[in-house]
Amino acid sequence: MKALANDKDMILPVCAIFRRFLKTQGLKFTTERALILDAILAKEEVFEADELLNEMRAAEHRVSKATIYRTLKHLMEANIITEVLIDSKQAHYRTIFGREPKGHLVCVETGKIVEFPVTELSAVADKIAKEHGFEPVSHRFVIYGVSPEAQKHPQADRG
Amino acid sequence: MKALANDKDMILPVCAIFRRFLKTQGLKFTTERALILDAILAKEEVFEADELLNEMRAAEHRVSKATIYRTLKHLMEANIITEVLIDSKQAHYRTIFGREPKGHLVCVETGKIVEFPVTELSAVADKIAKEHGFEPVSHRFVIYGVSPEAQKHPQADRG
DNA sequence: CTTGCTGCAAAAGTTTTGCACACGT
DNA sequence: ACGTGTGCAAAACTTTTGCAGCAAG
Repeated sequence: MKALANDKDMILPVCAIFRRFLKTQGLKFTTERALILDAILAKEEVFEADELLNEMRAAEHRVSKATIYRTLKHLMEANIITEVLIDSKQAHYRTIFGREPKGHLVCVETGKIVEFPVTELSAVADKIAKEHGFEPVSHRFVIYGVSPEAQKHPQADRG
Repeated sequence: MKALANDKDMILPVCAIFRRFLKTQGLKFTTERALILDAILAKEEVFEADELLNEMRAAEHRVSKATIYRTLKHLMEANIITEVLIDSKQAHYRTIFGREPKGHLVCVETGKIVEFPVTELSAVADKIAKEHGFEPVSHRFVIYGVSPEAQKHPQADRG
């Protein structure tokens, strides 16, 4: 089997998509926006704005917090990323362009997040929306539980 | 059919549950906590801390912001309410004691929130958790879409 | 009485915004 | 050149916390 399609190949098409989106909005494709997009595409999992900022600083790609937040907004409008609501403290994001929709299984002890496919659930979600007269747009499924690791290493720290 | 069981009947048992919970934790059942619990039980739908504060002030039940947040925490620990993640700006809560679990259908245009039963989805969620070795605890289903009202009255305000 | 609780205001945390200068088109 | 974007720091916003007086058990 040919294994030519790796993650790197994804970067060009998404850049083009974002660039086109920006153009339609009369916006510019700047160095900073390209750097942020690259950083995001390198992430396999859910990420936070803060995390992105730190990683980019570590990589000597100095981009301000403000620019990160502003770019995340544009990327959401371009349907390249989406918000994932894990907790009420801070927004989490996830790339959706070129990736399958996923649900998230969150360990209530360790905070570990595991993705799972939502094919069957998506169909149910669309059905439910339509039953209520809603035109379905998107959905989020988050399941909370105790991960195998946490079950093995009980903390016993319950007050 | 006898229609004696209205929402008011729910208040006493929940108070008792909360009181008992507080006692087990060495905490006190104060006037403020009782007022907050009453205000919450009067709500049929999802609510926010801020909303609760305003409503209680309007009803001349002066309770501080701090006390509301502190009490919401206790009510969550007592499994009387739960957090519902609708957006990343602010926490939403919902009473779970004595009520069926629900999913939430959110209109992306108007913000309107409609609840729907999650019986079938809950079973799927538990199955998924177990498939990943997780002990299921809870789950949240949020579906975003365009409500019938918003479809009838298009805003046409897309940039 | 002892211990925890309340309200206030300040702190903490994330996200947004105003402004002067810099860059993409 | 024009108009938009950037970084900075301050603002805005929700939620948390420290403290002095107060109330529940």
